[in-house]
Amino acid sequence: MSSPLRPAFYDRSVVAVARGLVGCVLQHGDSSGLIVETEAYHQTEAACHAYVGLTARTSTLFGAPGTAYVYRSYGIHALVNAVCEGHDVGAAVLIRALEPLTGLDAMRARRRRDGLEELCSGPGKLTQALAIGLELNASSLQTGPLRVLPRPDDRLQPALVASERIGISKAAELPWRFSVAGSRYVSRPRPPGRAAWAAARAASAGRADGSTGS
DNA sequence: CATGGGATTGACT
DNA sequence: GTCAATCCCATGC
Repeated sequence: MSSPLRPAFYDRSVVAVARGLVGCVLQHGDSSGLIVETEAYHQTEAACHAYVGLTARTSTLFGAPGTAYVYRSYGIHALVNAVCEGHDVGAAVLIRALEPLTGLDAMRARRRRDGLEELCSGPGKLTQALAIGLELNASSLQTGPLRVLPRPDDRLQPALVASERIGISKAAELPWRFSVAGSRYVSRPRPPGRAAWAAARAASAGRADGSTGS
């Protein structure tokens, strides 16, 4: 058993945290999954809720690093983020997809679906699968009940693909979506696969676009 | 106080 | 591919 990531992990550039969280584990009760897709949001770009400044809705985003920011999307879904960077900086990593690890039957019951790839392959799906509701907004990701654990020892560091964020209209060009290359558990639309990623990387060798793994 | 726009999903054509 | 469901809240009159 490893202990949850501490606030210092989140007290870094939100893009660095978004990359670092891929491969870690999100756990709530008996259910957990490996994070395979994230997106970074920062107050300096218009797609971030914190762009409008400090309001009742965004107050969590300006709170302590390592806090959960949970909000309702499209009136229906709860989406979960990890608050990053220092106090007074509005930034967070949206957790978009998980590879289911434990508590599979409970996830299947909550999702009313059986297929492993249908349980957590989207930001609204994974909150339903793990029973993450708005009541967890502003809770600590270190002390729980919702926790983020380090990458399991038996897991290799995943190769990452960087692509554009999903479902936004502003600042859509930033390549701040990070996913495990070739994973079957990422959300739609799928980012470029590992082969396409390697080809694109070779074609633009030398260009700094934050798309490499490591 | 009224309005409109979402960091989505699933059902249907 | 298209579209409705459904709620919070920021914005504007």
